[in-house]
Amino acid sequence: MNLLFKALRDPTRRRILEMLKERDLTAGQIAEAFAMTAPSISYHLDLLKHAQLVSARKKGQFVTYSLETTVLDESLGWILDLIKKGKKK
Amino acid sequence: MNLLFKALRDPTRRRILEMLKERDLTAGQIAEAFAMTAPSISYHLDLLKHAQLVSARKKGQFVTYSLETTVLDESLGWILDLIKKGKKK
DNA sequence: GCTATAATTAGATATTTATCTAATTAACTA
DNA sequence: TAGTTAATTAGATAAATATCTAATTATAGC
Repeated sequence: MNLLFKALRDPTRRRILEMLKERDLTAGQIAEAFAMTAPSISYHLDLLKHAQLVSARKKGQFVTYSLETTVLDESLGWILDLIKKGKKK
Repeated sequence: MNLLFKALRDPTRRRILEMLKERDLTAGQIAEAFAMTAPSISYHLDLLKHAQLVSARKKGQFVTYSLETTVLDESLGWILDLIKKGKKK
C-alpha cells in the first residue's frame, strides 16, 4: 500500500503507466518519450516494478515492460471505502 | 491530481483521512492519536487541506477538520481507467 | 574476439519532505 | 487583564527522492 502510493506519487511514473496501458514497451521506447536520461527512467521503472505495477521480461538485449493492474485493486478499495462510507455521526 | 497523490503518499496522512471518515475531529484530537508533535500534524493537515481532502472550520479556539471526498473521484477515475481498459494490442 | 547497442548500476548532488523546537496568534477564563 | 490552552507559523535539519554523468553488464552481429 505504501509502495503503491509512493509509486503513484510521481507524474513521470503515472505517465509511464498510462503509456503501458496502450501497449507493452521496451525501456528504450519509454525513455524516448521523456526529456530525461535512460538511467532516470530505469530508476522509475524499478520503482514501479517494486510496487508491482509493472512486470518486465527480457528478450535479447531488450527489456519489455507491461502494466500490472492487480495491485491497483487494493488502492481502489481503500479510496472507495473513504468515499462511500457515510460518517458514523 | 498531483497534489492529491502527493497527499495520499504519506501513511500519517492516510491514517488521518481514515480517522476523519469516522467522525470530524479537532487538530488536537488528531494529534493525540500520533506519536508526533502538534506542529507536525499541523503540517500534514495543511497539506491535506491544499489537496482538498479535508476542510477546516474554526469554533472558538478549536479547529475542526472534516473529510472531503469530492476530489477523490478524480483519482478513482484515473485508477479505474488504468484497470479496466484492455490493451489495444 | 571486437564493436555497437540496450539497459542497468554506481556514485554524486540538488531538491523536497517530514520532523523537531521555539515563537506567535487567537480565544477563553478567572 | 494576566494566565492558560489550541493551533499555527518560523526556522532548522536529517532523510528521502529524482536527477545527472560515468561505468558496467549483457546481447548481437560482423
